[in-house]
Amino acid sequence: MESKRSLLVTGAFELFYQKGVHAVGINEVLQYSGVAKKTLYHHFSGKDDLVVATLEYRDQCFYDWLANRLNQAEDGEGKVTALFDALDDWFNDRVEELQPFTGCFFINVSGEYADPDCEIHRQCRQHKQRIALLIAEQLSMFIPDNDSRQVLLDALCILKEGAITLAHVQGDFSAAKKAKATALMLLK
Amino acid sequence: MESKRSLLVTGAFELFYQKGVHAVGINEVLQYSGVAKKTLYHHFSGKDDLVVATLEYRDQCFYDWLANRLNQAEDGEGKVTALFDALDDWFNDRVEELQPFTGCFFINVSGEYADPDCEIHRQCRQHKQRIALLIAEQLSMFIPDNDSRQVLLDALCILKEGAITLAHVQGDFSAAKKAKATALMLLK
DNA sequence: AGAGTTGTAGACCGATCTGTCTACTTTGTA
DNA sequence: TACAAAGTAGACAGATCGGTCTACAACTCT
Repeated sequence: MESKRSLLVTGAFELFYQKGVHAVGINEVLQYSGVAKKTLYHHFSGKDDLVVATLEYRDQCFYDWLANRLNQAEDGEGKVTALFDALDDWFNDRVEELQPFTGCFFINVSGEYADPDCEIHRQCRQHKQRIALLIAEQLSMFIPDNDSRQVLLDALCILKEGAITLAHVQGDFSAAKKAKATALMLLK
Repeated sequence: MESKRSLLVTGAFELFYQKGVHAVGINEVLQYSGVAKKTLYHHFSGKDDLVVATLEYRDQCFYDWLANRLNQAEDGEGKVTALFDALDDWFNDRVEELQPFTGCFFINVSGEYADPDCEIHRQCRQHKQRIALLIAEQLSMFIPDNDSRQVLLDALCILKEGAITLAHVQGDFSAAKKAKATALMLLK
């Protein structure tokens, strides 16, 4: 069953992700989702509340997708290559469950809600933390030492974010491959 | 002499950078800059035109600042450390001529103007290209080979963008130091 | 001295924004 | 079957948006 609420969240996410939050009005979301205005304000207290819901929705989608990809990979170097291969598929629109690539939703939204203490920005930060933790868990199998694992994790996260930016802003869709090559050099 | 036009551009940039382009109205820019509305529309054809001008302004500021920092550095490894030391100063608000750090203006704006073919997004891409070229020139002194220089350049750009994202979205202001450590490992 | 440019303050326009409300319909469940 | 919850369409309100316009002042450069 597709509740009206989830219709709103998925519809709003697609529009927000593709055009930016402030560029999309409530009425456009309603028309796109085929839901009445009263229903929206029944489920959500306002636009910001809807934005929060889209962030949670995307967080879950993205996390599940990446976790699945990483779990399928072999231990060790395989985890690292799986990470950047996944990014490569994302950048080049080979992943159905993610929408057509328009950068990272959380980076984009952070740019629109710059105040680092507001709830929305905090939620973006939380997402990145969750993803970092996911990667850390995958590394723990073959790098038991905490310190050296943290150093590698930091490098992988920086490479990941950098690749996303190159792909989105620069339009360099081979950024994941370049980041992968760099990461593999680091492993030695 | 501080022309009205430059008052508008610098004022608009500060507001756009701090709050996001779509979150700031024309009237707020006027009040902040202390300039009449007629004057704005005398110098610019509309808001988008003003946005373009702020992008050009920031491009010039940022380029000049970074070029200066890199020129002062010694050849070789010194160029790489200078790059990330500069970023570290930027993230931690030790650079007056750049405004209080709120991420990269061009990444933020790209999120709001997602269409990669529109003029504004194209301008963001151009800025990143200019910065990449600047770094490439600095590397050419001690890495004459084109191919291996390109590989290092790609890695440095990815690390740079990744560090910016970690600093802004995650609030990790030591991101530049981590990126620097990673870059130095790559040099060997 | 006179003309043209650049500026000011702010009224005004139509459009669009978020959010409220009325009046009515569908639907699930006790 | 009856009632409450969840839905519909859309008018409406108040604010703000980008942008135009009038009326007038200050400035430079013939």
